[in-house]
Amino acid sequence: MAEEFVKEITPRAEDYSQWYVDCVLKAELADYAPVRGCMVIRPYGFAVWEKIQAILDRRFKETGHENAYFPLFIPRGFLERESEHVEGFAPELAWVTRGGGEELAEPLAVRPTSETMICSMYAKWIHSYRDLPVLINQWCNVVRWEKATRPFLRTTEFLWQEGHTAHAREEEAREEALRMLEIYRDFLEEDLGIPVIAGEKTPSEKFAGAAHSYSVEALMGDGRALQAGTSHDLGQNFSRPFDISFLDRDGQLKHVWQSSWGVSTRLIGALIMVHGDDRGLVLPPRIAPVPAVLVPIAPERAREAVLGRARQLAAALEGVHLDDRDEYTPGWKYNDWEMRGVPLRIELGPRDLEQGKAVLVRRDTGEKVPVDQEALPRAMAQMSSAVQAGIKERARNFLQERTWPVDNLDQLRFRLEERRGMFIAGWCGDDACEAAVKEATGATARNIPFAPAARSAACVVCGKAAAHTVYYARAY
RNA sequence: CGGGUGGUAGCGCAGUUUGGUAGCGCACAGCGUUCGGGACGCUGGGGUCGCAGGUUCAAAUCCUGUCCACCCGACCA
Repeated sequence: MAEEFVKEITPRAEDYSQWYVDCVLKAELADYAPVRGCMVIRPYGFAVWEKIQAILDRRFKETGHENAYFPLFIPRGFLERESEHVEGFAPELAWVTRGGGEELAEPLAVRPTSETMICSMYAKWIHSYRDLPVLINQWCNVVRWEKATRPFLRTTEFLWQEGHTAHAREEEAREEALRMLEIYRDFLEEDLGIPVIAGEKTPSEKFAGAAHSYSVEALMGDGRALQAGTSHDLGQNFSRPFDISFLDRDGQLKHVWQSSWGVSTRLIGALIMVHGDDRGLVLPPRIAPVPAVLVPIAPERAREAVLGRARQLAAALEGVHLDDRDEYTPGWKYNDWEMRGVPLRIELGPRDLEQGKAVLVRRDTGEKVPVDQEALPRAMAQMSSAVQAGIKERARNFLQERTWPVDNLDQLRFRLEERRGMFIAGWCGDDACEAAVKEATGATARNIPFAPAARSAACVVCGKAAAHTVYYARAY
């Protein structure tokens, strides 16, 4: 795929950010809205989100969760109850102060996340250990008044899911947080083909109000890290101020233990940056809204024969979109669908017709294979699996190639100046050393991996014995 | 939120220095020829020059303000 066919998209090497924006706009995933920092998710982009939703929603339900919906507006008082939470979110809240033409007695925040609203309801609903656990998920939009926005990666309003659970025991909440992180990890790797590093956030990077935060971190094509999903063990940090208590078996009144976890439309940004190439998107077959496109090559002499057979095939084959637009040439269509990341393409022309064949083409490698028309279902299934596995493998290799252990700050700095990527380093556990890395290199602690690829003996900053191994990276 | 760049037709741009009836390529529409990696010809439609003020006989062009986007930094899914 070295040749340059698409002129619509800026090559990655020339300007990675522009390439990303070109992909978003030209593939018609999203467009800028007339409101600062907001985007419109267009049908093709929303179809990707619906695929993501469908898979995750099923997995949430398989693990006992139910969907519900809570209000968009959050009374000011709610947010103020958990001091760390309000401090963390205060700078990015949008407030409603008027309604129905009158000043509101109490301003309402547009939810940046729903912990407080949901907790207020849990306090009403939970009375006994028999009411537990409560396992609820919500698909919704949230608003955070971000200073710098980019389509999908960081927008003022975005779509996500937020799971909120309440448990009788501390370990249960912790286990839940880890269980859901594992679902995210598996989903990212197997369905999106995005390898991630699962681990725990450092205290300074954890969610405002959490006892422990966990994350899955992915590496984008430009070597910058992206937090792809988070899961929090909230401890009793919310159940105490919101007084969510239950009478336990032993007759004692206790506060529940909670978790919350979420992924957002940011995942679409990750898909673009992990798999995309200079021709545009490369979508994993499992979430591609259009799994395959059939492009007929229909010169005048064979027009009806080709189109007729193309219609038959498209109708018989599952997930095949027939592009029989008369106004575009086959070459134009190839480029168009490649830009949109469609995993497989079937070309059908007069020559194929004579031989009872079709040409099957892979989006990720460009490989073209002539296939007997009768054998298409099997060949497509095979090639589809090959694409799914191929892009995952490629992404995994990229992550490995771009991960380096470092022993000291200078090494980290020099390496990072050369090339962006993930850096494995020791950490003594002191906030000051973590801050020093950021100060000196711009890289932040992504997480403390559950399964580090390498171990470090000494803190990368102070040289004292390392209590943890940390992944550092410049992040989105 | 700081520093930088930019906003002229759907997209990409020229025109702004030196004020004087808004242009090019692609896209779009009609007709014809075409179809194995972004086809071609002819004809045609489309712009209150981001927005609001100001200067001037006259503003895309000069002045002030403002909005938006992009890039680089500080904060976040």
